[in-house]
Amino acid sequence: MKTLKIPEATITRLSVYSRFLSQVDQKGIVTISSVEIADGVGVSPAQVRKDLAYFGEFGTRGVGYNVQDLHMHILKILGLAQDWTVVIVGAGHLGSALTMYNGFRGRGFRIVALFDQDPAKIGSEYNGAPVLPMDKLKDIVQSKKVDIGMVAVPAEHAQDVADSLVDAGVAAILNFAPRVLSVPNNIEVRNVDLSVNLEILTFNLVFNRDYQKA
Amino acid sequence: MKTLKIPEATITRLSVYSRFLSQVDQKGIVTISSVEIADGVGVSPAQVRKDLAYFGEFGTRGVGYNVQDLHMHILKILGLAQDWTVVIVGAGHLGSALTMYNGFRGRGFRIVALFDQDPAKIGSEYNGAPVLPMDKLKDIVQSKKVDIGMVAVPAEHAQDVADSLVDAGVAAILNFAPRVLSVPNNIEVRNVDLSVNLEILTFNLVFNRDYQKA
DNA sequence: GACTGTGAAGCCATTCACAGCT
DNA sequence: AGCTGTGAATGGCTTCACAGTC
Repeated sequence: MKTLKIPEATITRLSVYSRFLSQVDQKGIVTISSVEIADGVGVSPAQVRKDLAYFGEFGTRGVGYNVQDLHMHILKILGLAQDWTVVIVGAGHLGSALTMYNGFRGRGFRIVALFDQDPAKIGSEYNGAPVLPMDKLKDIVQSKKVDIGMVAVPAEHAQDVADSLVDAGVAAILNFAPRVLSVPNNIEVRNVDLSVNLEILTFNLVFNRDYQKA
Repeated sequence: MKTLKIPEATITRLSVYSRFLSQVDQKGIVTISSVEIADGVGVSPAQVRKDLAYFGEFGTRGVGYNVQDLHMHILKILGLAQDWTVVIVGAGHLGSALTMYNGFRGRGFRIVALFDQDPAKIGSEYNGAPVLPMDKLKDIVQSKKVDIGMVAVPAEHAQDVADSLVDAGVAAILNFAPRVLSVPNNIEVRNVDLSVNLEILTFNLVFNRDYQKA
């Protein structure tokens, strides 16, 4: 069995391609070329072809790609042929906003519950998902076969929450807290760091500005 | 004047180092080595030294780095020696969560207003920031010298909002909508794509799972 | 003629390994 | 002896350019 290592950047782009293709599909367009995809998402055509080539031959030479067919293949590659079950720890502003966010449900992510240690929040419900106490976490993860936990608590509690999620049995964690988590290496972790992105912007702003005068 | 191109990954890490250093500083630790920083944030010591070396010599051979001194230098590099003025377009769940998020204010980002087209939302206030109608956007950006606009509207309105922000005069955009924005190339744009990160997780989950059985 | 799929080349980032300070 | 700063080596991703197919 031959195995190429897939660059993570390729996966990021596949996710972007897939959203672009769903737009294109909604317009009723049947066929698309690598150049058109590239223009639509701001990468090079060679990049598009190379990314797809890691996973097979989805196009027809001289013609291009069938939009629906390619879209379906990419969704499958990304693991979106199935639904995923998610819990969110932290029912504050961010946790509730994530629960209400439509971008997740539309792509097969089902948020089954939120968890919080604040008694005042427990018992309420967002978008059909109940807010439960932390001691129910393991029960729910096990009984609902939860795959993914999102960490939406302040930085100082993030590691404890991650430990609880690992103990409860999730396979992956999406961390919104601005702290590096340590977890066993069979657990997938990704960080969505809101400040980091802002700070890359500010770096670029001051950096360019300095060069204006150099 | 000699100019190296700085990898974007370096900037990302600097932002992470800086948060780690502020934790370390709070513990009263005065000196730190590249190995300790590396352990704390999960990168290699050589990487830490290389990242810092792009900007100068901040350490002392045989000793390490002075925590406060290094932290201050990194903040300066990231452009965080000054405050930045921000507006958020979209006063829905995400927009309001971003406004309440403490991680921004703590690092010098001041959110001065939100904008929304929904009359029902206009007039309310989050964390001291008023929700205003879109036709006030340009006024506020000009009068408050707003540097950065955040896009927190549904994907289908994201491009229009970006156009308005550019027209109003912001220098940079942080886009939370799952759509590729096109803007003049003197405007800095970064995307925080919540679904992309989830989908990298699911890809890794199915990918590894497939290999378990191969 | 048009467009994909892909080896090869080029480029960029990370790691190595050690010289240089303290 | 300990740790930084850095040229050189490595590894990985992107772009090039063209053979292959429709």
